[in-house]
Amino acid sequence: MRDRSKLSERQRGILRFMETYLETQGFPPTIREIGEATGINSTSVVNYNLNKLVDAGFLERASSKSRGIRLVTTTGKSLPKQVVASNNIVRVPLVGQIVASAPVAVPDDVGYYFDEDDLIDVSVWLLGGADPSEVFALRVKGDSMIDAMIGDGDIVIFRKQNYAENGDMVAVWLDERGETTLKRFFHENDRIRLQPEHPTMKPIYVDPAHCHVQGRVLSVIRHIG
Amino acid sequence: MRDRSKLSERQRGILRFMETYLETQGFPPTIREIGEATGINSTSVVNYNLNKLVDAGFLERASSKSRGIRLVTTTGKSLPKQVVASNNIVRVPLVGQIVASAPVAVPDDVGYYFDEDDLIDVSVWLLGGADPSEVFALRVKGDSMIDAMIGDGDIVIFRKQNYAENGDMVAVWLDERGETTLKRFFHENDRIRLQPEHPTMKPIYVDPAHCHVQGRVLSVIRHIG
DNA sequence: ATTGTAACCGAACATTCATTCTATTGTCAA
DNA sequence: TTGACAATAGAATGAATGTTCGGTTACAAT
Repeated sequence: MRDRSKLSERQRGILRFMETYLETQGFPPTIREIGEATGINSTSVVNYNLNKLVDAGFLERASSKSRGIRLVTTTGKSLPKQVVASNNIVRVPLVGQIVASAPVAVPDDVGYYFDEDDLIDVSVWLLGGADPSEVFALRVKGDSMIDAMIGDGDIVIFRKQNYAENGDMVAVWLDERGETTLKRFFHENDRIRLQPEHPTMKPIYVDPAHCHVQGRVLSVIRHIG
Repeated sequence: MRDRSKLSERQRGILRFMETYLETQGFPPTIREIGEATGINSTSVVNYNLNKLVDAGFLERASSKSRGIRLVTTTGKSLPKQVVASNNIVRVPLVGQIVASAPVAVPDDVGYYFDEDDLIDVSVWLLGGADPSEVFALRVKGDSMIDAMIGDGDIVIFRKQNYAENGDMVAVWLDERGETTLKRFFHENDRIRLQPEHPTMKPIYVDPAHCHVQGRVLSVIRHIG
């Protein structure tokens, strides 16, 4: 159940189209629109595959209602009440983990590859206006970021970029230390000051040539309970 | 623009119905369904008022498409691209601020009063299975929670409750100190140990009679960007 | 009184749309 | 080979649905 790899190529295409259509239109597509988008020439075949997707638990349908198709959440729960289908939600790829001893590995096609199930829904206001296609998320491993008020298991949302403005909170790779860290970024004369978020911690200073910005922090999400 | 009080009662009703319909169905209603729900006997009148709501900036319509109505988000931006109408989102009331020197004031009807604009959309996975009707959010004011890795401006999501289990992260009001704080909760013999999240900080011990749990922390959201 | 206008109703109309039925193709096992 | 079955195509059907138009009411301005 809920394993996309068990689906046919067409069914995966339908799911993909459903997601992007909902993203761009705010309401579900008709079976005809699905057919055109996925190269299916018959409405009955779309209908057939939609029902397959319902059986597989990926969709729900309201029978005899136009556009009566909805995506079932990845949480597995059939359908929670009190749930809102609002359209200020962005689906962000959770591409991996921050490990202090390795640079952040960010695929080039962030935001355009939607086959993974590792997508998290976040409110647009957490993106601060950034283009959702260049946003990605990482899960923090370990307590090395604790001076930035970021702990083990936290999810950090980044905008992918290799530069930074003064005061930006960024993930930087430090050649000298051989690790990635999260700090506030300040360009000072010929060096760069990296200021921890915690007021009692001291800043560190590095050579611009040996520090590589990997992304700017937009938001932090911590789930506890 | 975007002032509900300027709308007619019918138009407000249409907006309300749009929201609840989307919440429960996952796709927009037809004009006929809107009419039945709001006591309008003519589809043309619904159409008329829908266009008014478009003019007022509350809705957008895709002409000639069934159910081609979408709510415009309160962010003011005309229409976010790349936006998803997924249904694992919960709307949580943002009821106020945590002030270290005052108890948290939680209205009794949390979750049932939806006329306010102070609602934030969060993913259900941040609730950890809690009933959305008993969930609320607070914005943290000041740095008094920094040892719990929670900073100024962070949004904390709570489940309203006046008890706690060992190890729970809770907001507690301390009579002796006259402040609310966020700590991990441990019942030890005749006293209660409140353990800061930060490993280098020491716990504090209080008398059970003088500490009042106000809610359990489910998640923390920090927007930086 | 007359005019103009916003809000409303009812009905007719034209599509859009989901459903259903029949038929064809390909695959795999008996 | 034959039979069963999944997947597909095409077309027909009817219900669902958005749009339009003529007419009505209420109210304020002229």
